[in-house]
Amino acid sequence: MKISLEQFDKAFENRIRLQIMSVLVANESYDFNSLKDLLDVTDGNLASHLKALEKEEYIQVQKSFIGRKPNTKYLASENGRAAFKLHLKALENLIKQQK
Amino acid sequence: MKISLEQFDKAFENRIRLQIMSVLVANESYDFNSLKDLLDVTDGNLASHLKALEKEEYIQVQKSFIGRKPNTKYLASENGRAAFKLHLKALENLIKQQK
DNA sequence: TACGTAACTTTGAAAAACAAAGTGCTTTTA
DNA sequence: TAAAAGCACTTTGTTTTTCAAAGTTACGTA
Repeated sequence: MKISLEQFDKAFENRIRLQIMSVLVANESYDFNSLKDLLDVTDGNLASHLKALEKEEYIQVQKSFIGRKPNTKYLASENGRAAFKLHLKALENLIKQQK
Repeated sequence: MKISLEQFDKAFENRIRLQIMSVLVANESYDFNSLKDLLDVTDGNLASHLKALEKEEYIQVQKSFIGRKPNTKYLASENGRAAFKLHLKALENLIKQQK
């Protein structure tokens, strides 16, 4: 019996990146400060995890102004959604693995 | 909306430990060399991940001889099964998370 | 007696994670 | 209008994690 974890994606191994991705897949967009509150991480730490996901092209960034305040929104890319789906599939397979 | 990742267990964040645990939960016992083949890791690396799970008391060790060869079997403890279950629950919650 | 196997432990290096402080820009407040 | 604060980072430096490789002990076999 071989376990198929080829689909397992290192980009989603970290808890925070996993959470970010699940939020972005479920919410089609989420901004920096809301993510920060939700995940309860420092802004620097959040920024670096976001950057890691950006580098993989799993998320996209949209900068704008809300009123007069700058606002950065993050979105899951098609790419990212597909990769995340595969990753979850891999986890699922792991879970319902039989003898 | 807060995501409940309190159940998320750092001991299972690593891919290899996740695989070990899923094998041990599904198979009630598995030996060192079979794990090594299955997971395709060096013996030192495997040993250290096993040790980490042992330290959490998530797995137990059984040493014996098969014929005249030493054999080390690993088993998921009740503790470990429960913790793993919670962890999977947390992943599941993450997955079917709604707006 | 040298070699092989099993199951580690130790060592050391590389990578990852993180907090904290610093940055540049703008806006709000005293 | 000067100081403080918000936003979204980047940089710095430390700690933690991961890993391969080599060393170790104890047996068994050629």
